[in-house]
Amino acid sequence: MRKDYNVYSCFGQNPETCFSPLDVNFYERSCFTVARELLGSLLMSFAGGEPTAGRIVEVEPYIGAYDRACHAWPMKRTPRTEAMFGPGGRAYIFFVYGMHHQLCAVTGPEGTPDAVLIRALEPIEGIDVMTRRRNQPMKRLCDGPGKLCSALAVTSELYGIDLTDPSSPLTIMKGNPIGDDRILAAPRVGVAYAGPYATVPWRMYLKDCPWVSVKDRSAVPYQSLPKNTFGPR
DNA sequence: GCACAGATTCTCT
DNA sequence: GAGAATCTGTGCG
Repeated sequence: MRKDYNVYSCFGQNPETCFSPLDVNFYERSCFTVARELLGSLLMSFAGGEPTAGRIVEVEPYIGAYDRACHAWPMKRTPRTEAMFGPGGRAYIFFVYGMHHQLCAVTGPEGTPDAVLIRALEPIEGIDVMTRRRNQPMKRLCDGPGKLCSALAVTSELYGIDLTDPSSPLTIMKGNPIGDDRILAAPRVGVAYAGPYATVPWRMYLKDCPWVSVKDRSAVPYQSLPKNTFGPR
């Protein structure tokens, strides 16, 4: 069934590469590294009984130890944040504003509550299904964290599932690498309360990409950022 | 294209 | 009880 995916034509060349899930070793690294490398990879969903998939084009890292924008700051372990303390590669799914779900990939080793919020996808597979679920034009199917969860039928029922398991209803597959010169960095969305972490340019998205949620005029080239941009302040 | 307001329920204090 | 890692429809230019 997965052999029918449009990702063959999208990702091209090597079907084995297309369907190789990112493993625990990928996720159990720095949250910033994982966020950067998730750009271009493929989020595949079988939730809701119908296959849908999209290429990740926008991400935001959240660091539990010191980042006040993170739900698990400061190392706050509650039933809601429990999944973030688990091993890398698990899904941290939460509910906001009374109506929207959002999806994060847990990073770092077990006990490290870091995660990457997946904010936007380029729709690749199951576009008719997504359109039916969203009742919106294609450009607006996945251009926001709540929207993509709606399009891919991601709900809190999938809380904590293993994204590295190809038999899981939600999996992230390797994609074609994205060069640093194709990435922009900007402040994260909706974290004005986060003190010094409200304005750090930790949101990463693809340049000239029509599928991202918010294009920020203050965005800078990823490769222009000083090395200490990603780390404790 | 942009700005604004309202929706609605979970989580934590 | 307050606030929230958002989305959509509407109105305006």
